Amino acid sequence: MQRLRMAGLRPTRQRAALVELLGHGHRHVSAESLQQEAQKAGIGVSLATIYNTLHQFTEAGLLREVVIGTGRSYFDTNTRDHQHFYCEEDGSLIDIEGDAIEVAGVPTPPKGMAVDRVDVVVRVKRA
Amino acid sequence: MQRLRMAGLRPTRQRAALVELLGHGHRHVSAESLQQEAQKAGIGVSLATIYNTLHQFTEAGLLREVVIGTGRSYFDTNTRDHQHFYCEEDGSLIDIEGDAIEVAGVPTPPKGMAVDRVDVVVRVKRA
DNA sequence: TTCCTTATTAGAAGCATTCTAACGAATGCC
DNA sequence: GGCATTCGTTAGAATGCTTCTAATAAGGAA
Repeated sequence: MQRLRMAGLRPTRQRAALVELLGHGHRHVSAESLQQEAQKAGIGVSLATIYNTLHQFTEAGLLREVVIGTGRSYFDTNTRDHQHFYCEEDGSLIDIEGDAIEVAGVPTPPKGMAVDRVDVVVRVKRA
Repeated sequence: MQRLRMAGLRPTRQRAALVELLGHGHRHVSAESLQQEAQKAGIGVSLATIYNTLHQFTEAGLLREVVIGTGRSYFDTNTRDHQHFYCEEDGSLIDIEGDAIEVAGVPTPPKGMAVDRVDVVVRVKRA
């Protein structure tokens, strides 16, 4: 796996399996859900490794952490600039493409600070 | 405390103390920080009560929960429409007034869903 | 007061995440 | 390839925030 090498990560069996699972289409995974997928795919990966890997991939720019609720955290395989719909009732996340939403009027940050990223979460409810 | 009665909450000593602590200016508190404040103000309030009260106040519209990081949660005494600067490095939160930021281009929500709230978090870093 | 209902509490339990220290696997050098 | 070194993986323990439990206390009505 070139992606792993390029990220400075040794291509181990576990990491290769996770790259494979994450590689197809845009996904939102939690540590738990990813572990179950790996299990089903026939490669047991411990939770500790799932967490390690999720964070390493995030640092390497292969994933993006999505902070949504207080409970578990989600990782998004779509690393391009984009936003989310979030339904609190069932915990589901839906991508909003990056060029759809426009945020205007962000004030200048406090002295010595620079804007890193602007996250928009559109919370929706069953109508 | 009229605010408590109007919210359908019995005005107990603990709740009155917390209303008092939260009542002056716009604040961002965590369960832990609020408990320490109550302690200093001379009224011991257990953590369980702090959590109960924080949630009751939120339901009653006296507070707003701010979802920012994976760890602890924060409650904002400013319940008007507004957004936040967030500095991951020191965990600080700064209000952005509601009329400052304009979000345009939110797509129509999935079928059967309605937009509840649009949260904007401007993540800042030391420049 | 007396009774009834709702709040508060300490401590235990829960849950996602991180840590630890032992074991295993990839890499580099010969 | 063999071997040493380094880095990765693991189970299980530990952590930290939050919620639950079930017992005690306090507000409210009559």
